[in-house]
Amino acid sequence: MKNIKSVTVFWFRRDLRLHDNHGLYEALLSENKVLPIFIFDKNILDKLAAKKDKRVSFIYQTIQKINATLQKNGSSLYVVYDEPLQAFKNIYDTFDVKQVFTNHDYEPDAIKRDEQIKTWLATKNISFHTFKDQTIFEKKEVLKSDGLPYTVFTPYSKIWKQKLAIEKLKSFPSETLLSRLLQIEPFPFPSMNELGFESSDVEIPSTEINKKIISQYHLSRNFPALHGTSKLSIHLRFGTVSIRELTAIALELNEQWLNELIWRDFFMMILFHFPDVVHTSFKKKYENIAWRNNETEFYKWCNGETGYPIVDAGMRELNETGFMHNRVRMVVASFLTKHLLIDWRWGEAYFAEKLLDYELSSNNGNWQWAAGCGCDAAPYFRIFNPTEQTKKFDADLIYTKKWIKNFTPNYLPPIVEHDFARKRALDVYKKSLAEFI
DNA sequence: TGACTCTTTTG
DNA sequence: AAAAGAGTC
Repeated sequence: MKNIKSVTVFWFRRDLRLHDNHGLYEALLSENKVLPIFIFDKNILDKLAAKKDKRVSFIYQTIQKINATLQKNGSSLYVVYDEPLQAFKNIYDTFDVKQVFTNHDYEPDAIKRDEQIKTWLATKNISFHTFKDQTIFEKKEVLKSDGLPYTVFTPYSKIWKQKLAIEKLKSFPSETLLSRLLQIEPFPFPSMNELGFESSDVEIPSTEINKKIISQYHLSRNFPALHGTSKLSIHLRFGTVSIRELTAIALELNEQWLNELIWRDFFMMILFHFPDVVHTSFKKKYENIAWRNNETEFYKWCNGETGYPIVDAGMRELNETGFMHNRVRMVVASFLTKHLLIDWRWGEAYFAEKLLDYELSSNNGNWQWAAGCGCDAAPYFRIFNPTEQTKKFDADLIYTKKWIKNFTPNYLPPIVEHDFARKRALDVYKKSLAEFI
């Protein structure tokens, strides 16, 4: 039996917050009461390897909190574990859905999914409205004068900043319109078990923005032993913070940190225009690199057993916490692709499995950057020397010793000697690029 | 958002 | 002999 009230559906995806949420704001301004929904997507969840996944737990806890707030406002979050199209068919059978609102997602699979939903909704005369929420500028908003997308960061960022200076930051105070929510008895909330997961303890950094850290960011960001970064990446990933609020703070406090936020827009824009970067190098001639892909060495890298302390410390931090300091991410990525000559896609996949803040466009863009095959990448001959990186950024080994218990300088023999590996990488890259026709 | 190697400068 | 600079990978 259909509920007779006409509703606008708002579909939460990677925007898990009630404040300054563009799509939610627009939904709440629509003529109908708003039914908020969240779909645990079977297609995504069933692919995750581990039954304990801190990201699933984080999402779960976050939407529980959202639901609590919604219930205080007399409403409820409609949560299902299903394939998205099937979920919408069920919602259609239960409610008189007039419109569906949601925020843009730029990943190829998500774009396909949204097209499929939109097409099906259209057959039921239901309109599908989407909004820019997770970026400041998206898609074709920042283009070169010839109408093509930028593929180099610096000129992109320059135009990005000019455009923002003219347009100003917008805000979408969705939190002020919660009275527009559909008033309804609480829906059942699936358990973690029903999703096929066990709940796991997950310690997530606060969404509070530490202004001291942000204002010193350019000075501290490269030292992994310091608390010199915002630790907001997971919140940016799942939309538990607003990019517009962060950008306002960046504009006020720190140009370098603003640039990091622009890198995020940049890589999302790149993924939108060049979706095949998910599987292939941005620079096609790098598809020809003769990777060694030694599995034993790969497992040693994964487990933090390369014998290079800074590399191993980083991988152990990742394995233990689901986080790794960005400076160290660059070091381990360079080590895997250059010293071990292992395909960047292996490293990318490992990060995707382990990082709590895993985000396709940034992870892919930065791995391709490290491997030298991406847009505006480091040239292939820029090979990080782990020992030099340690001297510069962890000179007193505080970070290294934090993650390698009982550390001594010869705790493990190096998996490969640096000079040899460097020369081998230069040789292999040079030959592979020369042989590319 | 590197590092190596060779050369020149400086104390 | 160390530091700084230039060219190269």
